[in-house]
Amino acid sequence: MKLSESEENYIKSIYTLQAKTEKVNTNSLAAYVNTTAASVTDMLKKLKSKKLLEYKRYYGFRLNEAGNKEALKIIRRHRLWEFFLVSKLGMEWDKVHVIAEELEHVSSIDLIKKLDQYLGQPKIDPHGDPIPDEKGDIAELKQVALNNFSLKKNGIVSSVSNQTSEMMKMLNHYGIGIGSQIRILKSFDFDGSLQVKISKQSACVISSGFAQNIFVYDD
Amino acid sequence: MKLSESEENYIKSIYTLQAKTEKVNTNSLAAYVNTTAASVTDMLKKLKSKKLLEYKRYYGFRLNEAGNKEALKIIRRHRLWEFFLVSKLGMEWDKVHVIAEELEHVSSIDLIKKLDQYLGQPKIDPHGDPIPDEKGDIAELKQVALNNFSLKKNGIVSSVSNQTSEMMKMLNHYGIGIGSQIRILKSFDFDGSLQVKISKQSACVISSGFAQNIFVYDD
DNA sequence: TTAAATTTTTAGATTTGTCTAAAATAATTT
DNA sequence: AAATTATTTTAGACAAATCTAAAAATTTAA
Repeated sequence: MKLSESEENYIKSIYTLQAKTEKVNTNSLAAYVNTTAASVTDMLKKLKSKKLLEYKRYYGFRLNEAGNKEALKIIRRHRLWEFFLVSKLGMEWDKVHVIAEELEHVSSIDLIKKLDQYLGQPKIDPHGDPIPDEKGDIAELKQVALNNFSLKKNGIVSSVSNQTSEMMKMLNHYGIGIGSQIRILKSFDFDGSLQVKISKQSACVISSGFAQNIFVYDD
Repeated sequence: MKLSESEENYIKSIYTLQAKTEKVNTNSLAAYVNTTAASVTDMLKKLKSKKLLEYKRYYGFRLNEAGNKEALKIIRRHRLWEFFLVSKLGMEWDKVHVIAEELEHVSSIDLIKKLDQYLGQPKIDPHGDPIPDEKGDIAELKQVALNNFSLKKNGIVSSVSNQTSEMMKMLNHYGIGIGSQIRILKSFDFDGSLQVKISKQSACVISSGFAQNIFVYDD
C-alpha cells in the first residue's frame, strides 16, 4: 500500500499511543502530532477508508491488523536508519531521531533489505528499542548491563547509557560501538573489572564502572 | 533556504537542462519533469519570487547564482547517496537512481557531511558523474580506462562500463569496487595484462580486457 | 436528571501543487 | 505583412492536508 508521508506519521503515532492506552482518543493524538483535533478527525476518516483503522466516531480508535503491519514497517525503517546513523556515520544518539523521521519515508523494499544486511541485521536500535524484522516480528530481548552479563557468552552492544564525550573517548579507545560483538572472558572479584574480547580484537580488561554503562543482549 | 520536494525537483531539472541549452523553455522543462506547461509556469513564478531564477515571461529562464547553488546541493546529495547505495549496500547501478531521487530530499547538513566522510569524500558517482563538494565546486577529473592509466600512480575506481554478472563476479573476486584505490605496478607488453595493487591487498595480475572496463581517476 | 464542561466532529476556508481549456504572445509560413 | 502555427501564460478548478469557528455528542457535576 502506498501511503503519504503524512499518513505514515499518523499511523506511527497511533501505534505508539495505543501501546499505552487501549483506545486512542482524538485530542491526545492531536497533541502528539502537534496539530488540531479537526485535522486528526480528517485523517482518521482517511485511514478508515483505507481499512487501516477501527474507528467509530466519538468512540476512539485503534489500528487494525493491516494498520499495525504498516506501522511496524515504518518503525523498522526508522530504527534501522537510526542504527546506521550512529554505528556507521558516528552521529550522536540524541541527534539521529529527527533525521530518521525523514529517512523512514523512503520506502524501497530492496533498500531496507540491503541496509539491514549491511548493518548485520541489528535487533535493537541505539536508544535500546527493538527493531521489527521483515515480517514485523519484534524480538523479545532482555538487555543487560555488561557487568551483569553471563561469562563466555557472545553479546551484542545495543546501547550505552552515558553520552558524555569522556565516555565516547573510552568507547572509541576500546573499539566498542553500537552493534559490536563482545564476550566476557574473565571477571575479577577484586574490583569487578572484566577481561573481554571485543569483535575480532585481542582481549583486554575494562573497569566495572565502564561496563555498567554498556548494554548488551544475547547474540 | 527551505525548499519543498517539488521545488527541489524543478531546480535540479532546470540545472540539468541549462547545461545543454543557453535558455531553458517551458515546454522542454514540462516534458522533462513529466508535467504540463501550465504547472511549469506556476513553479517558475514561485522560484522567481524566491529569487532563484532569472525569468521573463515568454522569454525563457535560467537559474541565477543562488539557484545554481541550490541545484548543486541537491545534486551533491543525490550522487553521494548513489555512491553509498552501490559501494556500501551493493546495489546495482541502474537501480540506485530512483532511490537516490527520494533520499536527496533529506536535507540535514550534518548528515551529508558525515555521509561524505564515511564514503571517503568520493569525487565521482557510480555513473561516472562528478560529485560537487561542500562549496558546490565540481572537480575537473578526467576518467581513464585503467589500461590507459599511468604506471605507479594511485587511482580511484570511479565506474565500470559493463554491468553483466560475469563482470560483477570478476570485480568481486579481485575486491574491486566503486571507490577502490588501485595502482598499476607493471604492464606486460605481451598481452597488455597489468600487475596491480588494489587498496591494501597484495599485488595481482589482471587481463587487459578486464582493465579496459574499469575507469579510474587520479587520487 | 438537567446543566455545564469537555471532547469530537462538521462546515467552510486556505495553501500547495496540480490540471484543462482558453487567451495571449511569439515564431513561421505564405 | 497577414495568416497560420507553436509556445507560453492566465483563469478557473481540483485534491491533499491543514486551519478556525461553530455544531453535535458525550461526560461530568450540581
